[in-house]
Amino acid sequence: MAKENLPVQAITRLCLLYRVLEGMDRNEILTSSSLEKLTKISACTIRKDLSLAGKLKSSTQGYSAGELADFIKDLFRFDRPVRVCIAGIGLLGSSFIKNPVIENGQYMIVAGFDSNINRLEVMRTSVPLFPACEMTDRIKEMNIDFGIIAVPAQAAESTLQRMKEGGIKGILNFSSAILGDKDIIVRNVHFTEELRFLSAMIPSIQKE
Amino acid sequence: MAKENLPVQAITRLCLLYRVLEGMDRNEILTSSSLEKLTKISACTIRKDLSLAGKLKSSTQGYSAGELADFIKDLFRFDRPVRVCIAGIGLLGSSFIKNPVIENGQYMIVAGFDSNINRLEVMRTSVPLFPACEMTDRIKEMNIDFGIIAVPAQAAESTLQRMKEGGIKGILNFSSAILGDKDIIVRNVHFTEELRFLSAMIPSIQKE
DNA sequence: CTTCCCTTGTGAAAATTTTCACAGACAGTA
DNA sequence: TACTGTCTGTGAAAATTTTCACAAGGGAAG
Repeated sequence: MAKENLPVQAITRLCLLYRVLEGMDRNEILTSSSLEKLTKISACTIRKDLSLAGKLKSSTQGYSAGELADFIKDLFRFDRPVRVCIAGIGLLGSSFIKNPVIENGQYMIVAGFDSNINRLEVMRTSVPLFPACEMTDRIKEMNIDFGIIAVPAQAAESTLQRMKEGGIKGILNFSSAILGDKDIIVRNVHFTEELRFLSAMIPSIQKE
Repeated sequence: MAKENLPVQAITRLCLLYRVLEGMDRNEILTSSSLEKLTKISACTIRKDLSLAGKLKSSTQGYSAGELADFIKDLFRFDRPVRVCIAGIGLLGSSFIKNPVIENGQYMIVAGFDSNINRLEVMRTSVPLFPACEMTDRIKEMNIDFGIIAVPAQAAESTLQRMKEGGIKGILNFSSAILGDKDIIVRNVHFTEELRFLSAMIPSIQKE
């Protein structure tokens, strides 16, 4: 009935649902079945997830897009602005820096770090850049919440440690290292692994 | 015992495991517990996944990195070269085009598509580019296996249809649309949703 | 050869997650 | 008012996935 019982998969699904709802007219009325078509999540699972998340009795005539979006927004505190930093100003890192305002401003990229001092000097950006050795201090001083790791694999673990010491709460890791930590939420994202996954799935559908 | 019984989560884990193994000396000997440290997957689950995947009796003294990698490679046919195309040559699309050889050549980007003809003419690239309307024919003619969708959300569904008609087997969708299809494996990947997921997880760890 | 130690592979148990199925509620109609 | 359609919220059942726990195997040492 409360959020602490929500399985991780349910959280993921609710985030997906929120994305769909955001893109709609707030007044639109949606049933769990129409949401199934939009999200590819079964109507049943949608209702159960909302129930587990503590959704209160609402109309018996479907959900209002706006109300449902607000429910999820409150549940996960999506209204709270989040300050994000990037470690590693390479190809990927700089593509983030070029668009520092994400999701209508909920997420703001407020700092970039790189161990290559030359690179910091050359780049022209609205986001302040610092050498990697200052990471822990700057994170504390600027009150940064999340970190994005876009450094080479061998530097990933030490970057995580620096971020952790600075008090970061969540990390998105795009390096090919596999990171994890008991105190911090870490999400590993790896492009080419998704291609591998597709390859791996192909033979199995031929059977089913 | 055979691959067709492998749950999707097991497939995902084996892909992850493969990535770790690839980065190691082939002669290194690994126990399921040492793999747990590297992958953050429990030793038990690793052994079970391998068992479900049909791993034959091996040494009782751990796994050889090389042999295990070969086992997964054979299982999922990771040796087969895969031809990939990109739809949408924007910021993201062109970053793929710039590095057309992925994973030592297993995946090769062999074509790009965009509906903006000007953009096609301006770009200087080693990968041939075509207008989006030719997509279905070119995919057939060039025998392309996978597609990457990097077009705006409103064009995503029609891009999927064109790819499907061309005979594409797997799609990686980076647009913010949520795609799915009963005949094709589709993987939806969305950066900012990962940030949302981190936000959503933060309050829940405070409880557990 | 025997003993010890460590590791895998796997049935069975436990835990988790999804689906089923229906009571209860409300809008619409007459 | 009463009747009908539809849709939610949720216990209970079903299905799936993970963990447990141990037999079996093999290397090392004496």
